[in-house]
Amino acid sequence: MRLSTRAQYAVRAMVDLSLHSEGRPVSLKDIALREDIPLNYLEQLFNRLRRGAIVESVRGPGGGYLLARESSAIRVGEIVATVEEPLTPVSCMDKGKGRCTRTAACTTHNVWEMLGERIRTFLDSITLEDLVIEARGRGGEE
Amino acid sequence: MRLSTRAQYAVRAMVDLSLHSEGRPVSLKDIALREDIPLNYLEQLFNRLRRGAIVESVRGPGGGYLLARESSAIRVGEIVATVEEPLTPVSCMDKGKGRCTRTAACTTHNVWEMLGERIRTFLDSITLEDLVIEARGRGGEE
DNA sequence: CTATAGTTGACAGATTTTGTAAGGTATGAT
DNA sequence: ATCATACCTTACAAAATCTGTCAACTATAG
Ligand code: FES
Ligand code: FES
Repeated sequence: MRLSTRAQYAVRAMVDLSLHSEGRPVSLKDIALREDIPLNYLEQLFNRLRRGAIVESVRGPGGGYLLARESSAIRVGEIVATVEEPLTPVSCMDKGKGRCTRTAACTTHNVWEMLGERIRTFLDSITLEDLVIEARGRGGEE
Repeated sequence: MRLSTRAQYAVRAMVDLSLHSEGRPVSLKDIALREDIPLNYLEQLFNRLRRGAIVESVRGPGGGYLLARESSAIRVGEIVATVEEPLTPVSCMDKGKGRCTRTAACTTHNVWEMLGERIRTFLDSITLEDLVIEARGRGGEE
């Protein structure tokens, strides 16, 4: 039951982006430096985030990434689901897959289904803005 | 955010055990056959479950495993945690580990911490008995 | 036209998960 | 006693996944 570093990186990077963009694009190089994330790896993640319509890119010098929406409209669950495809606990829910075993009616399927719902609901209840506010409150001055 | 098959197997096997034990030990061979789980693998899992005081073993011919407690006193979260060590979304919570990066105060740690709590709370709210009753209700007759 | 910075795909290294193998130990039945 | 059963344990191999690197490309500001 572990989150991939992809997901951890992505959310941290998004918070960093929100904190440092004042309407201007932020380059991945800066984010990579501040958050200590391999640049090339970050590029892959932001590719997914862009395709997921969570960020927008600006190419060329002075370019970088911008939030595609206000931070209050971006949910953590969205970010995670975008970089870490399945937010379901078991693979039988991935679509196009059969039941887990020969057992006619799987005795545990429901539990995992409900668990998945709980996880998604929780992560969707938190917005990027929430994290930014929390981060500002903590490390803003000092 | 996937559950290991270890966890899936373990819970399914525990339900199977509950369903087929009438006070008598159930052999892993039977469970493995019914649930289509590799026997050797299952043995490893039940070793952990025994050490976790969730089942008891009876050796020798006619032996097998018994629940160590009533099924109503065994929670799904327990089973999962026992076979799949960490029920925490990120490794920095494993104890003895530092923070995730150089960022003085990690901007996302709290989210994952709360997520972990939600997961554990949910899985602990469901008992083996719940699953057994559900399974009986569904496939019992028919 | 050059430096910046995003875009993309291929791929390798590391890690983890999943499963197999092979031997051991306890015990009930003959 | 000895034999078959079934738990117990460790070591290891195969497979899958995750993490990260590389190289080459495209767009654009200055
Ligand atoms: S069929 Fe989905 S968990 Fe078994
Ligand atoms: S320190 Fe725990 S998630 Fe960053």
